[in-house]
Amino acid sequence: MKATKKQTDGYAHEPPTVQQLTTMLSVHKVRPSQQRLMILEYLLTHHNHPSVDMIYNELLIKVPTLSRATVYNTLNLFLKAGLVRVLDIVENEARYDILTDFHGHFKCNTCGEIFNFRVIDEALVSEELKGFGIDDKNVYFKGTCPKCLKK
Amino acid sequence: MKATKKQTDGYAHEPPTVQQLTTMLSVHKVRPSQQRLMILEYLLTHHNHPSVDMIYNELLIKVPTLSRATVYNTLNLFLKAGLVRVLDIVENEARYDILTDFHGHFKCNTCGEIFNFRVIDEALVSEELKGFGIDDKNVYFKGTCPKCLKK
DNA sequence: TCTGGTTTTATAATGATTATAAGTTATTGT
DNA sequence: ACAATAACTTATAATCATTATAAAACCAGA
Repeated sequence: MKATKKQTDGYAHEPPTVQQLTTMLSVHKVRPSQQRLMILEYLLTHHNHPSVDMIYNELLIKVPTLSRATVYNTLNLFLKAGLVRVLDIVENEARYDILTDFHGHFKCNTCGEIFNFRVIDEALVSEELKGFGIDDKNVYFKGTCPKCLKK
Repeated sequence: MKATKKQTDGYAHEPPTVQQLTTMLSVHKVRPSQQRLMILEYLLTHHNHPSVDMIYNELLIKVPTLSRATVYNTLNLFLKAGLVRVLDIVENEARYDILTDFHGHFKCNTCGEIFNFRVIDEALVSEELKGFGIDDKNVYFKGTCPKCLKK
């Protein structure tokens, strides 16, 4: 494990510069705009696996003219561009995650928090899937997190 | 005359007797009714990971008074009773599966079909989940099935 | 500054699911 | 057996996340 760089989930990270955000979008062939930069920054500094409304409500404070449709549009754009991944772990609500290494997600049914955990994905793929073109892998667990178990 | 119906998994299933269906419900503390028996029979004889509407439309042919709400109610009841599992693998549409051994699901993005595959679930659980109460595990893959790859 | 294209916004539409209330059917107690 | 009561089903309305649409705002180049 890396001792030098702290990369724990749920913590805020140093805000990236506009320069860095713009470059990140360009790499993925997405033109920059105020809203897109804001939403990308949100995703990079929050690791809450946010819903559209979590993003919308927070950014609304700073930009009261923001439209919920813009958040939907932008996330769909990021999705197509390969910037984010969408989680179907919460009933009737899409959750988003900046695309990083493959990992599983655990959702606590009590507090609703979503945790990451490592998965050895080689162990997943069985012989039966020979001949299948795999584009996307998802591992979702549900239950109760340690904090909620203590109550 | 019993015509063998074609299933997507290639297997035909003998229709269970009313006796067997009733017993199966009783074991799970679900009172039997015409509609519940019908829906349970559908789930046992089809292995298509059906949606509410797939079940509703097929049963409607035999029982034209059937309500879509009944199918929703019954599946939610089966879910609470532990008779079925719900899959969140298709966007904006719940799919149901008679509860059997743990296995993964592969959804073909081209034809929409859902395939089962074996997963060694011991390999899934990492050290990080010590202390978590796991109630439910899901493994969803998406991509293209061999048949659709050939086109 | 005009012009054409892109992005954002506000609002309406969609569609799966749930809630509600009324109508049926089954069960219980006498 | 028969009313009383509970359980189940049905039809319809409501909900709510998401998408579609069209108008307004923004931006880059001539």
